[in-house]
Amino acid sequence: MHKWMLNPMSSSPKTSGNYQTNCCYQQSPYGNNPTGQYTLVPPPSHHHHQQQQQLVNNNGQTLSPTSLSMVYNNGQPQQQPSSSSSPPYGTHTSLNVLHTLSPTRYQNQQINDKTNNSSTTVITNGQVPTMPVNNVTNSAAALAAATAYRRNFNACAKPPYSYISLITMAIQLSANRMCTLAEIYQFIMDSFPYYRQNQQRWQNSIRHSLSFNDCFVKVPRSPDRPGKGSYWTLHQDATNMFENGCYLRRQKRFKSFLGTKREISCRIPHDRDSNNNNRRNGINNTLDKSTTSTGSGQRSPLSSASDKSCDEQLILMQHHQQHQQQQQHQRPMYMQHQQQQQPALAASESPDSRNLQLSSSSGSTVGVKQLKQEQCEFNQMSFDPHTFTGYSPFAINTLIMHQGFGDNPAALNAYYASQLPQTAFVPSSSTDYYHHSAMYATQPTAL
DNA sequence: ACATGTTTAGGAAATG
DNA sequence: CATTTCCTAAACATGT
Repeated sequence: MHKWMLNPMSSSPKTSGNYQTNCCYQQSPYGNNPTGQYTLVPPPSHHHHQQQQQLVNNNGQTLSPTSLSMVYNNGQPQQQPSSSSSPPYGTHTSLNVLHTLSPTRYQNQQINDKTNNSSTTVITNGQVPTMPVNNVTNSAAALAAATAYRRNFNACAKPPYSYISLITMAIQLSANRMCTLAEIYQFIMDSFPYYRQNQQRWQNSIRHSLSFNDCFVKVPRSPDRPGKGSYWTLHQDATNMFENGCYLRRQKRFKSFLGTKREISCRIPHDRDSNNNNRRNGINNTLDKSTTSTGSGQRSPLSSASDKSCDEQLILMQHHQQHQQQQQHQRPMYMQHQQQQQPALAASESPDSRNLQLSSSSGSTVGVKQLKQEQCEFNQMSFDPHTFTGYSPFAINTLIMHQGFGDNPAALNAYYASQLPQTAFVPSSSTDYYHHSAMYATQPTAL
């Protein structure tokens, strides 16, 4: 099996910046777009599900349907995936549902035969079927998946993504930013034909990757959602590992600020009290294994962990986030835009504290709903997550759908963290995330 | 039993 | 070149 080679003439998927004409590593059947500055433009929120996101260049020109605009279907009606190839992702109300179409035609005819692909002649006239994508909100991961989708119609080459990238995509494109192991397997196989072979081999690697890397955090199932295995999500600080657009190799290995993988995972299902106890007593904050050694897994024992106080951690995180804020230009354009509109609050004037002031001054004659509305206006929130009936990752409706959150504040926290663009604001609780998100994060969609 | 998760080990490949 | 990151194998533990 030949290994995938990066084409030096083509760049990795990016969400903005100077785009090479072929981001696909293969010739686009539609020809090349002109080089230039491209920006992903989000559609108006009112018709989120109807309008297509488009790629425009710096002259305001909309691009022809090459690989990039393919991500957003380019105005084509959405194709219904065959039920057999539909990944178990999300629900009808969820975003980021990625479907790939079967069958896939491989360059290697032997593989075509082997995979029992009865109709392998779908590719005709250089056309690539449109990839159906519902309401993409994570452009970087979606771009990568879409790019791979197109490429994989013609090739069974090993995708230029590390296992960490693949897992990250699976998580980021899932409805609740959490996946079971089986769902990760399924996503990868649905998206990349290469991984429909030798499953035992790469699946072992996936499990190893999940266990070994700090960026993946296990979220135990709540009692009301029994099933096999835990959920896996991204560490709250690990949402931008591939913002530089390189999915083959991270610039820097992610290392948890908050403690070892085991400690974080152990903390997640616990209730607030045990969390607070940990905070009061100082959490073990050892930096991970493999800071010095090579890939062979020599780990420092837990007993050698060094302690850091909660304040020290906070300062570390603030520095960390300030640093990332300085690098804001690397973020997707639509996130930058929203932040410019409503700059983040300083931590000292968190939404919670202002809510508190308002609540205390409002008296008991005001109804809850009206109080919430006043709070929203006071806080300049774009919508009230408590009463909003449309779709938002932060709307209470959405959260109710995910029953595991109800009795698992840490899981909720992880979910918020994964949804929320980075800001200077340092949330300290899921409530902080909640309000902050409603002000600054994803535009809600009206029903 | 089988799926899921953890850990050790060695080596390949990218990076600077 | 040394170092870091990634890949693969495999033994072993745990969970359903």
